Amino acid sequence: MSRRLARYVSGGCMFTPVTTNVSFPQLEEEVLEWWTERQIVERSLASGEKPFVFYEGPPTANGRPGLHHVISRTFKDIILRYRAMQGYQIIGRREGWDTHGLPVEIEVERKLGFTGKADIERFGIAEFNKLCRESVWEYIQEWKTFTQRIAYWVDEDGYYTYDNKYIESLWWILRQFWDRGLLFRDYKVTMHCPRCGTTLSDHEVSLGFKEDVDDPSVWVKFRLSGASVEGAPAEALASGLEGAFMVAWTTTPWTLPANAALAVNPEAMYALAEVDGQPLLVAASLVERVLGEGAQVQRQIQGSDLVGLRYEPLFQGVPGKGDTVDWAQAYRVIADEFVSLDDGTGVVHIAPAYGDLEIGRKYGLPTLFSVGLDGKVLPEYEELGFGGKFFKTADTDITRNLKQRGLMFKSGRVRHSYPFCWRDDTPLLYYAKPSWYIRTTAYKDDLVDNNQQIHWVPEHIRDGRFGNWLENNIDWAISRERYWGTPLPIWTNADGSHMACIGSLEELEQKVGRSLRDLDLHRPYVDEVTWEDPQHGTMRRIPDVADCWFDSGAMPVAQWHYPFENQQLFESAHPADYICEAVDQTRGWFYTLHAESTLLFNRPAFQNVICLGHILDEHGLKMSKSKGNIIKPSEVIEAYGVDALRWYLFAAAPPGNPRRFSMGLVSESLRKFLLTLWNTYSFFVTYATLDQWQPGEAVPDEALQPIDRWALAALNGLVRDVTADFEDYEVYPAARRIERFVDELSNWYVRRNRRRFWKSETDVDKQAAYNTLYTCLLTLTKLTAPFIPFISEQIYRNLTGQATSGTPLEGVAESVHLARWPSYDPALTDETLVADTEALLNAVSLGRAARKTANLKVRQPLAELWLRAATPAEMMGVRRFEADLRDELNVKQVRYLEAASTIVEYRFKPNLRLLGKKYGKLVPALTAALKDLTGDAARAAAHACEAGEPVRLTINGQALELQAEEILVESSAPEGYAVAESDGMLVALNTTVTPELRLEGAARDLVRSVQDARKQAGLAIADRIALYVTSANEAALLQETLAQWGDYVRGETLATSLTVGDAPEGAHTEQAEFGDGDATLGIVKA
RNA sequence: GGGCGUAUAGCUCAGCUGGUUAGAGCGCGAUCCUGAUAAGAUCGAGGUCGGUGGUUCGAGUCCACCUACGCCCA
Repeated sequence: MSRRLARYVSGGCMFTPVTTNVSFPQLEEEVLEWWTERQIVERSLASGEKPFVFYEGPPTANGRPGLHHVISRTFKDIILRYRAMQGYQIIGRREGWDTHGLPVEIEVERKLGFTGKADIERFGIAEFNKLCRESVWEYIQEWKTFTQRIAYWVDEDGYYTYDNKYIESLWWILRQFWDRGLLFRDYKVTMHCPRCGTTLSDHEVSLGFKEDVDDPSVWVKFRLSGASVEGAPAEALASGLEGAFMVAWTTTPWTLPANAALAVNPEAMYALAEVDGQPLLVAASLVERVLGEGAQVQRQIQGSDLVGLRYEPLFQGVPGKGDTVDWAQAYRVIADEFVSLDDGTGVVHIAPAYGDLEIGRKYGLPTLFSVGLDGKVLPEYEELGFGGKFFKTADTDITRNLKQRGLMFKSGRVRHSYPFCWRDDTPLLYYAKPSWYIRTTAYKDDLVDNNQQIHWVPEHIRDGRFGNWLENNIDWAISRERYWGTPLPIWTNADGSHMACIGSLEELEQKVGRSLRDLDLHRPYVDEVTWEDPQHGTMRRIPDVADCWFDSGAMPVAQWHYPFENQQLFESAHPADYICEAVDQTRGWFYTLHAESTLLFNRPAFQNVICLGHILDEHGLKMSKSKGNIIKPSEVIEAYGVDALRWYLFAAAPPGNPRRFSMGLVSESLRKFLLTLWNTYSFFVTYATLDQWQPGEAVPDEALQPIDRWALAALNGLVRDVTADFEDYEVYPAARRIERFVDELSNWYVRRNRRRFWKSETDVDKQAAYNTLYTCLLTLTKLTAPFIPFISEQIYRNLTGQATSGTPLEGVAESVHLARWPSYDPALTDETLVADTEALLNAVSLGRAARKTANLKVRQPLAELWLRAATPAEMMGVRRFEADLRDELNVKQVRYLEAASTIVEYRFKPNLRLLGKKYGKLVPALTAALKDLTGDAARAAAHACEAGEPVRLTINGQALELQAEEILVESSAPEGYAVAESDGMLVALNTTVTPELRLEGAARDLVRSVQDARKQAGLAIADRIALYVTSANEAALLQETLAQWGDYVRGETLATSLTVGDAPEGAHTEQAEFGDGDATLGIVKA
């Protein structure tokens, strides 16, 4: 509030003065305080009748909140606020924390300087897990502050995945799966570091890739035995191929003892070729490359015909511990599309244990081993001389062994990239480890069907990324050989022949015969719980913990400790009405929620989901610590405030797209939208304060001017459309609509109606304007409340009289967030009025453009304007608001171009949207024929179109009858007029400035200069002045102007006297342009 | 390597089922308007609508292939 205006603000008014110099960050802090003071958040959380279910996707509480958390939390928040305002009781509006998992462990390991699992074991699992549990709390205060500051309204009484109760629910789920045979054990390929003795995560693996690693490159011969699998395609060929060798290429000779099969490409041709009298089999296209030029091709066989051939193993593979191997399945030829002919030999050595597990599983191959988890060759190979050796070292021994036995075709070295452990530089191995799986593939059809019931925003995720993922569903490996996680509730006896899955704490108590109420269900405590089974001996828990994605996917169940507690609550809170996370969760949380819900209840876990794109820096690069391009939320918030950030996130782009982010973009959204809204509000409060205006006094309908009714109709349409957008979870279009409306409210309604607000008498017309603007602003606060909760609250509080009195008006909610969402009133819509105003705005815009081309400023009045509208309806619209048009464009008269007019030429175009399909190939000829219409023919055609009569044309000798609406009529500009044209509307200005018009223009120029001088002199709006004017070079013009327009000048500038002559000493003086010269103005406060 | 998405003005983004002159905001330049406004209006410069081909009377829009980027998976 400026000092000048402050004088006019007296006590007793219901509105608190508003500064246009607002600091939004500071305003937000104040609103936050008020929310706390009045317990608005608690009251909002507790409000509502009908249930609306939300699931909070738990962030890992293992780092600081970043911008991407602002996005997901604001998009969660906006929908929940909208629903709350609609009277819903939001279920599940609570914090949630994903507390388990490798990231937490790694963080703790790093702090302790550990390099592997051995360190953890030495340190003690109990102490280690204690630190993991504590690390979760390290950032939690920061998260709480952050959550509050960005106005993400959730109950702080959240769920933690490490809670015993949470874990017990997980056990219940696993037990359900166990009972239905959905929990099973199988191998899983992992990246294993033999030194750390642990599996590395993908992220860790990618840290340790090395280029240019020197490795063996060997071509190995497998001798065909002459036998084949019974009934296989190769049965007839087999005996004829006895003694021939299949040649396979590998860079990992250490895996050869674990070989289980050879794979060929079914489509490819294979050649039996002789080299030095030995028959060798490779892909026909690779004969020369692999076998050299001397190879003699004997015969060709298609890959698919080789299937089933048996060969003699190079070494005998070792079965996994406890496995029974069907040897009949080993050492045979299989065919699969994956076999490439680009390199190698077209024959691929398959070792399921060391990377080819999927292929092994697909063809029922045994998983055979040659190297243990310690990276050493198994003792079974002791006699061959390489047992106990490190696997990389064994490469040479194995190569030598094969050479000696004549089973090596050739050998060499190769440089390629290979993964190493990022911690200790040990070469990694792919290793098939026994793991626990959930058999999701058994429910693939249900997973797919249930997905069809989900409303995805953006839509393409459903059948695209997520749908494809479900179509290609694989069983879910859920066990992890780690420490800080949900222990799998599976107990087994010593030899693994007997197992039990425990589904509750009570069940475990029964097994062990004592209370376990005080037991921490984590390792190592739960591992100490054992019992004696009379038949099978001591039952001990398997050491694995669950994939932490299993934890979060179970949150619909486990957050309520279902089924042990809250049965009713759970029933009403599943599935969720709404969830929202970023797109990377399609295979993460979206999937685990969906899978667990489908397997347990055969229904989707959520019905609506907004799937957010990622945030990038201003150059389109991912924000990352290493690039140093991270923008911290606090930076943005301190500079522009949360609402500016939120508005940017909602209004800048559809949420599914990845978005570039920069401080400048937030600042733009603040200037463009928030300040426009704020200034409109500020304008209202300024004048309402001066007038001591109060809401509540109704005005009769007749008192409303068309522009008032337009504003109310547009507002009502806005309510309708924004509501519809929210119902579709389409936040972005809703934000754009609001922006457009606020812009029109400020730059049309307020600008056109300023005089109604500042005129001195208080009449029903003024009241109508106040009522209209007040209604618009107050309704806007409700529409914007979910988007920009702070500013909406601030405006709402002042408009409802609380900022001054501390209490709201009667029957009005204390907080906008406790208010009801506005409802759409069909009675208020007036599409014609909205369209007519649209036509007027177009005409105004064209008029300004025309003035610009003629270089005639708006202050210079002009005599006439010609207008042609695109349609009769548009013409009616402009006619309706002709007075506004004259006023805006400062013209004396508006005239309308009719078809009969002879001052313009007409041009015609086909209305392609209507004609295109009808006439097809005739279109080019038709276009040409219409273009050729000139003179009288053109005038006749224009007449016909205007009268709605058909126009006849002959095209290529064919007589056609075109309907009036199928032709677009355009006209040239009248001679000597300044013209602007767009979308079929034309505005032409008569640019002749008569002496009379020039005087009037000069008067208006003078008024404007005086107003400016008043402002410069620091006068208040209502101050009276004595005005002195002189002009050396336009003295005559000044005389004439004042003679004719003196009263007008005095009235507009509040001048009690107007003197041609120098101002007295001490007057405020200004130089101003006047006519073609200048004038000196002098002002003395009267 | 596979899947999904994105590519339109210097920047951020619109462009519905193919159809008349491809738009908005910001930024830049110019002019104008203004006693609510850090604002607004108008004009201008700035576009081979990522590329190539195809379907069509007509393609930013549909199809195929390619390129770049992002995400996910291998």
